Formats: sequence, structure tokens, C-alpha cells
Amino acid sequence: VSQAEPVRLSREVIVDAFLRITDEEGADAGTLRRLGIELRADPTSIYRHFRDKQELVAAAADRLLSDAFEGFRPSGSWRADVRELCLRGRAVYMTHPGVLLGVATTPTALGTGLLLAEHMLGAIRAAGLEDAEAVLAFEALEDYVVGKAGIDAASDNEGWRQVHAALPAGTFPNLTATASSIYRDPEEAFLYGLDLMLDALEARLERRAEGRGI
Amino acid sequence: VSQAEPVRLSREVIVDAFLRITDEEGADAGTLRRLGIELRADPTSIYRHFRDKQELVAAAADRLLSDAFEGFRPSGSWRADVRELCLRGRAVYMTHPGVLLGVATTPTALGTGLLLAEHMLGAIRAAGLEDAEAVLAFEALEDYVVGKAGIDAASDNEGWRQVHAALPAGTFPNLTATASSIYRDPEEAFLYGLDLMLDALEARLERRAEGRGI
DNA sequence: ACCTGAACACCGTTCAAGT
DNA sequence: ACCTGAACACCGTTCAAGT
Repeated sequence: VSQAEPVRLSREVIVDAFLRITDEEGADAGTLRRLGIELRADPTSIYRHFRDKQELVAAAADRLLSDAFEGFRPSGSWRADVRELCLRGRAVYMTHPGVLLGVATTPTALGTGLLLAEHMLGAIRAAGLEDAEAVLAFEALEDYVVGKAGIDAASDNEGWRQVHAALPAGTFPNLTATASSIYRDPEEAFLYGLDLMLDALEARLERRAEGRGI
Repeated sequence: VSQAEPVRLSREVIVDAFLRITDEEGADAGTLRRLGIELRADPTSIYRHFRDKQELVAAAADRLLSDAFEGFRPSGSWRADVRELCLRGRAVYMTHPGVLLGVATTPTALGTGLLLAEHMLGAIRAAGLEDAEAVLAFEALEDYVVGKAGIDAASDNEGWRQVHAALPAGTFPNLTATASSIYRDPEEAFLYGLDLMLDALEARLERRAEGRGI
């Protein structure tokens, strides 16, 4: 692909460039001026295709979330489906935390990007929770996935271990005792917490099924 | 308190002003220029007391976390203690998400600010989990508390309900069906997820106690 | 219809100069 | 020893001007 001549601008071309830049150079590199260089156009030409930067970021997030959902097929087990969708969500948030976290809080009319959430909530409702409880379980799981990915993507775990190790053992016996083993495998910790939630959800559902006299 | 005359600068005075500003005017107001106005000093005079802004933010976070831990007394129940510490952590992260989230990822030599984490990890270890598992449970709970508070503090929940309500019901049956009830009570959703994790943790511990033939 | 480029109102930070 | 203030290298965004 020759980058020597200017690129005809469109929403798609701009989103492509934005994701390419944040992919290769990190979230901080996703500025309009950097985008202008990439597209061999004036930085402000982006405003002819997006109302503001937030709208561009939302379009990029929509694309990422759509791709993350693609190929998903329900397995027949609510638990396996919820777990699979959480893993897909985590994976995409880990690769582009900067792009996605801004959108997670600011309401934006996404397209197919919301299919991941739709099917996750669907699996929880199909499990047998009534709506009032299903939305609580969905919110807890969604925010755990999004929040932990955001933290994991940004955290300097090696640095935190050093901070813990340097603490006075008298007042911090637990942090110092575990300083060498903590924050070693965020992925494992994520799965541990996820399975904790799924275990409890399953136990509650079973308990109620028994309660109804099955 | 008269603000008419310049204030003698010190780390404490600067942190006071920083927290007062972010408290009353939001996280975005916490700039060095705004701080200069508040202290009736040049914005760059802060650099005589802190290496950079990050160090100031860390000092503010340390103070907030220390205050959040103050008065905690272990109850004798690991579950009650973990729950209480998570609630205190959530409360402080909700009031100053901007100040605290930056510190959560960047390792900083906090003082008493780490006591909250210390006692939470201690309660988990006291429950009977061996260290390898205790750190995983601690990480999952910590990141759930911090991550969900960060998201809740920044989210426009009313806006998201409207986005869900406007979705095509054919491809989004679950999001549209729950559009009026979702994201109504983030605090309740937080507690729901927290108790899910604690339930599962307790069940695992009980199962193992039985396995040892008690 | 689309793009350019100067300009504006912000950031954090550096550094020579003051006292 | 501490503070000032000009300056630097950045941001997102607006708007009159070009084609």
C-alpha cells in the first residue's frame, strides 16, 4: 500500500487509520494531528466527516466490538455463553483500552457493537433469572470485565510488586508476604473472579429450582 | 478562612487545595493553573514541592485512602471484613475517581493509603485460602471495586437507557426489553456482584472444610 | 462539497531570572 | 530556599479562506 499520495477521506478510511495508529503506537498517539500526518491531510479535515473526536472514537469502538462478537454461536449452555462473551469482551478491551473505555461511559448510538452485550444479557435471562435480577447480574459482570481490563491494560504490575516488597513488614505483613506472587497473572485473576461470579449465579439458580420442588 | 492573602506553600496545603478543587469542580478542574489561582501563587510554584503532577496526585490519593480506612475494626468474620473494606474502597473511589484511578495503575510509594488493601488481603488469607489463591481472589475483588467505581462515577446511565430504548427490537430483544430498568441502581448492582463473589468464596471454603472430613 | 491553515483556548513542564 | 514569568511543545476545536 503506497502512502506516498494523499488518501481520499471517508469515515471508514479515517477509522482504519485511527485504529492502525493506536494499535501500533498506543492510545496516546491517537491525536488528530497524528491522524493528519497518517492520512496526508490537514488535521482538521477530520471534522468534515465526524462532528468531533468523540464521534470518531465511537465509530472505532463500534468496529472493534463488532469484530469481537463475530463468529459467536450460542452453545446451549447459558454459563458457557456468558463466559465466552466475557472473554471476547476482555480480549478486545485489552487491545484497545483507550478507544473503548471512553465509549463505555459516554452513551453513543453504536450499531452492531452492542451485539456482544445483547447476547450476554440474553444468556443471563435465558438462565432463568427474572429481569430485575438479570440486569443486576449483567451490570456486575459487564463492569467487572470492562473495569478489570481497563486496569490490567494500564497497570505496571512489576512496579507494584516492588512497592509492596519495600513496605515495612510490621504494618503490612500481608502485602509484604505476597509481594513476589501478587499481580503475576492478571488473566488468571480475571478468570478466577469471573468463575466466582458464575459459580454463585449457578448455585442460586439451582437452589431455586430445588425450592420449587423438582 | 480568608483567601485574600497568598498562602504559604507546603505539600499539605497544596494537597488540601487540590482536593478542594476536584471536590467542588470535578476532576477536570484539577489543573496546575487552577491550583495557582486557588493558592494565589504561580502555577509552576507547585514544582518546588512535587517533582511533577503525578506525585501531587499520588499524595492526594494517599490522603483519601488513609481517611477511607480510618476507624476500621476487624469484626472477627472474614466475610464481613472483606465486604466492609470493599464498601469503603468503593465510596472513596466514587467521590474522587479522577484522583484515584491514575494512582491505581501507576506504582507509587503510598504511606498509610495501602492499609485498606493490606487488611483486605489479610482477611482473605485469614479465611483459609492459601497464598496462591488468596492473591487471585484479592486481585479480582480489588479490580472489581476499583473498576466498577471508575465506570459508575463516569457513566451517563440515563443516556445509555435511551440508547438501548432506541435500538431495533428485532436484533436487540434483550437490551430493548430491559431498557427502562437497566443501570437504574449501580450501587445495588455493585453489591449484587460483590455478594456473588463472596458467596462463591465461602462455598469453596466450606466444601474444602467438608472434604477434610469435619 | 471538501480541504486548508491560521488562530484560539487550553494542557504539563522547563529554565533563566528574580528576591 | 523559594517563587515568578516567559517560553516550549503539545492538545481539541473554530472559522474564514481557498479550490
